[in-house]
Amino acid sequence: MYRIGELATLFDVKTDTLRFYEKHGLLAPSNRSESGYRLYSNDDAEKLRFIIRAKAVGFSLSDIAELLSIELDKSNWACADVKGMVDIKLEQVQAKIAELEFFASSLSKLSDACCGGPESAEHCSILEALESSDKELQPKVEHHAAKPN
Amino acid sequence: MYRIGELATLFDVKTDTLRFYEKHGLLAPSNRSESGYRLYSNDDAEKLRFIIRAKAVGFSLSDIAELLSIELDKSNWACADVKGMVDIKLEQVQAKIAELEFFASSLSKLSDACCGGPESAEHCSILEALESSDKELQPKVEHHAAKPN
DNA sequence: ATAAACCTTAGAGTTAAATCCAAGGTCAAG
DNA sequence: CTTGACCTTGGATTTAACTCTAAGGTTTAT
Ligand SMILES: [Zn+2]
Ligand SMILES: [Zn+2]
Ligand SMILES: [Zn+2]
Ligand SMILES: [Zn+2]
Repeated sequence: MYRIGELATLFDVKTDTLRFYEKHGLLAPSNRSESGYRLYSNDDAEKLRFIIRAKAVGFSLSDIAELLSIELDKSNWACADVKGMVDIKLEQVQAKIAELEFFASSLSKLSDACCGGPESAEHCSILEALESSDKELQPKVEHHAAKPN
Repeated sequence: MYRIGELATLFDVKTDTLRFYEKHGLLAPSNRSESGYRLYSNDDAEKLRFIIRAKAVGFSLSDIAELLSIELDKSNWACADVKGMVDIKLEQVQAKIAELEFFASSLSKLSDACCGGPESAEHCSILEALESSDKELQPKVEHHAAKPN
């Protein structure tokens, strides 16, 4: 059983954050001490690990609450329901990955087209590409040659 | 030259958003009409396209401002500076992709382990995995068999 | 020449996710 | 038996990125 401060340092969050998660139905301590101190179990800690990981990856707290809340009334859900929910989240994550990959490739094209040298950026192909109306963000060939390959 | 409302409908944003971007140094109209109406050029529109795309992918507005601001005093930057900036953003995007891929694979493992059937989720392997302290989110083998392959 | 649909500014309100503050209770150490 | 580190609650503040409101000026169409 961890007190709030212990759990907080363990996961490098503020105690305020843990109280905030509790208030919003994400993570309630499974016990309280005589005097009212929050006491978190190992399972609570693992739940927190999940929350933090999910958050790190772009899930909103209400997404996470949804995911975790199924747990609470298991018997009112079928495997199909649970799996469906996970699959929806999975699709969202994959969509976000696709977006990011598109953008990474745009950035990468930009980067590749720039010589990266000490010359003035006056005619830098990156800046020209950003200014241009090229829908593909495809940078033009530049006045001072880009690093070949 | 587009008036604010035209540009807004063109890109499916609110006029408020465009004024907000202006106030925060992201996108100022290149002209004003006699009567003070904002007038956006095609270049302005392309800048907006970039902003929207960057935003869609998780860049903060200040990230974007940073990226765009180099454009303004080009001559004080070298290609190396510009390229460095793009590369930093690229690394951030790639880091985010990696995080998302880790999470997608966790979700995908969860999904695969669940039979997805109409049985009560009482012993659903997904829920068991979420409850468990398994660091890998690797779901246990479950009481009613998971859909094989 | 007046209504409808635009535009202007300044400033207030919203949402998510904390983060901080105040006033006070608890607990181990000296 | 007091000091200091911890905990409690409730409520206020913060930040990002809008979104809305109010009070009014402009344009276009009838
Ligand atoms: Zn160059
Ligand atoms: Zn360059
Ligand atoms: Zn099942
Ligand atoms: Zn299941």
